[in-house]
Amino acid sequence: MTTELPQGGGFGDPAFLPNTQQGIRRRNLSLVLQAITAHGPLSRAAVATRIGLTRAAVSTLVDELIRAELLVELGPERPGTVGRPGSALTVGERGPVGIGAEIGVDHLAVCAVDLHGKVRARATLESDNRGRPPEPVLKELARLVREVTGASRAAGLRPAGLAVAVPGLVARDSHTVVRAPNLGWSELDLGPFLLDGLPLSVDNEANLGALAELWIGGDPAPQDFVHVSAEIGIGAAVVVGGRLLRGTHGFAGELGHVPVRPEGPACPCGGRGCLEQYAGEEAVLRAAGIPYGEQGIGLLAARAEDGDAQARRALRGAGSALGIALSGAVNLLDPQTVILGGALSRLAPWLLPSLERELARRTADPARPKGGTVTVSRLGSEGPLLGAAHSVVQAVLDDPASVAGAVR
Amino acid sequence: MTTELPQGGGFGDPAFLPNTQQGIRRRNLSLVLQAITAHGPLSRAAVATRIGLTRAAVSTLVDELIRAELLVELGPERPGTVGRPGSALTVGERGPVGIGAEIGVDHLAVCAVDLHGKVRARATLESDNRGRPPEPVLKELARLVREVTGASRAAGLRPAGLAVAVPGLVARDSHTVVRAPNLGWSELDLGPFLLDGLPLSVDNEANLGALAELWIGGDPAPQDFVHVSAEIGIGAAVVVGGRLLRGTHGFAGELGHVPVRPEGPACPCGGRGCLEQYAGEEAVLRAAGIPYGEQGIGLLAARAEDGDAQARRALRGAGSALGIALSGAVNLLDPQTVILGGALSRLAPWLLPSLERELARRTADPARPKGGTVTVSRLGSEGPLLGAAHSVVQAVLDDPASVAGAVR
DNA sequence: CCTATTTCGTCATGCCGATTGACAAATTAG
DNA sequence: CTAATTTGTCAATCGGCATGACGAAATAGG
Repeated sequence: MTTELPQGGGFGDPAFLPNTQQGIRRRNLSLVLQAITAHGPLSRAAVATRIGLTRAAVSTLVDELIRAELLVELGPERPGTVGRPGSALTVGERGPVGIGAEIGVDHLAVCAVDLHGKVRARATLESDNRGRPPEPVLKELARLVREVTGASRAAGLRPAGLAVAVPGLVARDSHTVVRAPNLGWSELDLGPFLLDGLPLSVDNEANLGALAELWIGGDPAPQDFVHVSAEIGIGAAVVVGGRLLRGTHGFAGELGHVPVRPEGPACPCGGRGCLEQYAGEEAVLRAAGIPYGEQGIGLLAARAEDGDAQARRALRGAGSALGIALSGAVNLLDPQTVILGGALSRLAPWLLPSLERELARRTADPARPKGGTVTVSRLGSEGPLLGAAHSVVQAVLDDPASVAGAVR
Repeated sequence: MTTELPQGGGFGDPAFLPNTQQGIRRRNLSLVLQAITAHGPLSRAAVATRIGLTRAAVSTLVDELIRAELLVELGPERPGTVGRPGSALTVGERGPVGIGAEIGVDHLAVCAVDLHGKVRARATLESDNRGRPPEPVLKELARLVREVTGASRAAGLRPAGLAVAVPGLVARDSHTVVRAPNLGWSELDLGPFLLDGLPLSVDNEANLGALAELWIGGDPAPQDFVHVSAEIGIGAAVVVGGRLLRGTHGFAGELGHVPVRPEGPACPCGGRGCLEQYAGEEAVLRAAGIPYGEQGIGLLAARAEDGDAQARRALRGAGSALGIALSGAVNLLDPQTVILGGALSRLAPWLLPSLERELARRTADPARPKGGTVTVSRLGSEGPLLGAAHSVVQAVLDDPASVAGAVR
C-alpha cells in the first residue's frame, strides 16, 4: 500500500511528495526555482520573503540550484532603495530544456524550450499524415527529435524530457493513443518509437495548447479560463486555478457537443443541435460553399479576408453558435477569460463580433461586473507544440531535484 | 509583503503554510487527523504507511493530537492477521465541534457537528423572514447560536467556529451579504451580530450544500460533481478534485442562465431561453397551474404525488430543460456524477426520467463509457446547514494546531 | 505447548535542514 | 562622514523526522 493522495502522472501534474525531510527539501527547491522563473530576477532575500523561509535557508537552496546549473548569479542589482543591494538570480541559459513534439495532420514539429521559456532549437517537416501508417511517421518524428536534442546538447543544454502533442485521445498516464480520427490511428503505444533515454509523456494537443496559454499566454497569464480550439471537432480545455480540468474519464472539454438548439439537426454523437452542427469545420465549410478537404480552413480564411459575403456569413453564424455554447460555460464557470486558440485564432476577426454579442447578452447578470472577456491566443497554431515543451519545463520546475540528480 | 501562494479564506479553504519546520509539523498533524477521520479507526502503523511517514514520527504526532483531545485511543484492534495488533485510533467524542447556522426564508437553524460528522446539538425556529428587517432576525439567530454552543459546552464539546449559510451572494472572505433577494437584504455585515468570540464565516447556501455532498454525501464521497439546487433561482455548484469552483468573480454556478433554447422567452437577465424560463420555480408553478407563493413547491410535490397530470407534465418539462442544460455541463466537465439537491431532491421522482433521457442521449460519445449518472442528494434540504457546520470541522482538520492551541 | 515469525508501538540516537543571532559588506539619508 | 538599512553568510542551535533496536502481542506450525 502506498499513499492515498493524488498521484501525479505525466508532466505538469506535480507528483505527491510526503512531508518527510527530503520531501520538504525538494518542495523548497521547487518553490525557490518557481519564484525566480515566474518573477524575473530576484535576490535571495526577496525569494525568502516570498516563499516564507529565512534568508539563510534560501541561501543553501540557491547554492544547490546553482551547482545544478539551474540558476545563475547575475551580480548586484541596481540599487533603488536604501540598504545593500541584493545579488540578482535568474534561471540559467545552459540548464535543462524541455523537448516538445507535435504530430499534426499535415506536419511534424519538434522544439526545445529552456527554463526561460525561450525556444532554443526547432525542426519541422511538412507531410500529409492523414491515414498514413504510424510507423514511418513516428520514425520521422524520432529523427526530428534526435536532431533537436543533438542541437540542444551542442549548445550546452540538457534535454530533460520529451512530451508529444497528438490530435486525439490519449490514455491517462500512458504513452498510448486511444484514437486519433484525423490520423486514422488507434490503440497505438508511442513508447517503442520515442523512448530513447528521455522521459516521455503523450497528451492531447488541445490540452497542451491550453496549458501553453496558462504558462506563456499573457502577462499576467490567466489562471482560470476556457480555451477553445477547433483542430478535431471543437474542443475546449477548462483551466481552473491554474490546473487543467481533465474530467473523471478524461473527456472534459467536449464543447462540440454542447447543445445549441435542442431540436436542431441530428449529430453523429446521438444528440441534436450540438455546437458542431453549427460551428464544426464541416458545417462552416458547407455554409461557406467550400468543399470539405485538406485546405478548407485556409481557403475559408482567405475568402473571408477578400470580403466573400458567403464566407463571412458562415463565420458569423458559427460565431453566434459558439457564443451561445460558451455563454453556458461562462455562466457555469465564471472564468477570467475565454481564449480562442488554434485555427480559431485565424478566423477570430469574423467570429468575434457575433460571438461576443451572444456572450454579452447571455451573461449579463445584474451583479456580474461584465460578461467574460474573449481574447484571441497570441500563440495560434504554435500552442500545442510550445505547451508540450513547456510541460517538460514545468515538470523540472515542480521537482528540480529530479533533474539536478546526483549533482554533488 | 507576504507569500504569493493562494491564501485561503473562510473555512474549507486550507490556508497556505510555508515549508518551514513548524509548517511541516502542522501539515503532518493535519494529515494524520484527516487520515483517521476519513478512513475509520486506524492504527499508528496504518497511518504511517498511508501518509508516507515512519511509525515513530506518527507516534509523536498522535501523542500531540491525543493531548489536544482530538484523538482517542480505542485499544487493541481485532487481530485478523499475524503480528501484534495495532491500537485503534479514532477522533474524540469530546473534542471540538463546528457550529453551522442557516438563514432560510422561512426558518432559522443552528447545529453543532463533531469531528465524526455527527450532529450533537441543534436548534430551529420557524419564522417567515421574507422582507423582515435583518436586525431582529439576526438577534434571534444569535440566540439560537448561544443555545447550541451552550448545549455543546455542557456536553464537554468546544465550539471551534461558526459558519452561516445565507440564500444570497456573499463577498469573498468577508462577513458581508452583498444581496439576498429572497430576504430583501443587501450590503449587510453579519459580523456585529454574530461575532462573540467564535471565528465567523459566511457563505452562500448552495455552495455549502455542495460541500456537504463532498464531505458527507456518499460513501465514497464523489470528488468531481455538479450539484444542482433550486433555492434561489437555479444554482449549481461545481466541485472539481474535491474543491469548490467559485469562479473569478464568485459567480460560478449560474446554471439558471445557461441557454436552453437560444430564441426562447426573454429572461430578466437579458438573455433568451435561459434554463430558468423552463425550470425555474415561477415557470414550473405556472405550468402546473399553481399560484406563485410561499408554499408553491410543497403544493407542487403534493399534487405530483397525487397523480395530478398537469403538475407531472410541468415537472417533465422542467426535467427536460434541466437535462439539456446539464448535458452542456457534463460535456464540458465530465463529472463523476450530477447531484440533485435542495428542493429538487423532493421533486426528483418526476424530474428524473425526462432529465436522464435528455442527458443520456446528448452525452453519448462513442468513447465515453456512459452518460454521467444522476444521483439524488440524501441530505435534501439539510445540506446547507450541515455543510456550514462541516466547513468549520474541515477547517479544524486542515489545521489541527490552530485549535489545539496552547495545549502543552 | 512451545517456538518461530510477523507486526506494532516506543525509545535512544543520529542526522538533515531550518532558525537564530551576529557580522561584514554595500548602499542611501542626512 | 556617520547613522540607518538591507543583504548575504557563518556558526551554533534546535526542531523534527529517520534509523535501528527492543519488548509486546498476536498467528502459524510442529
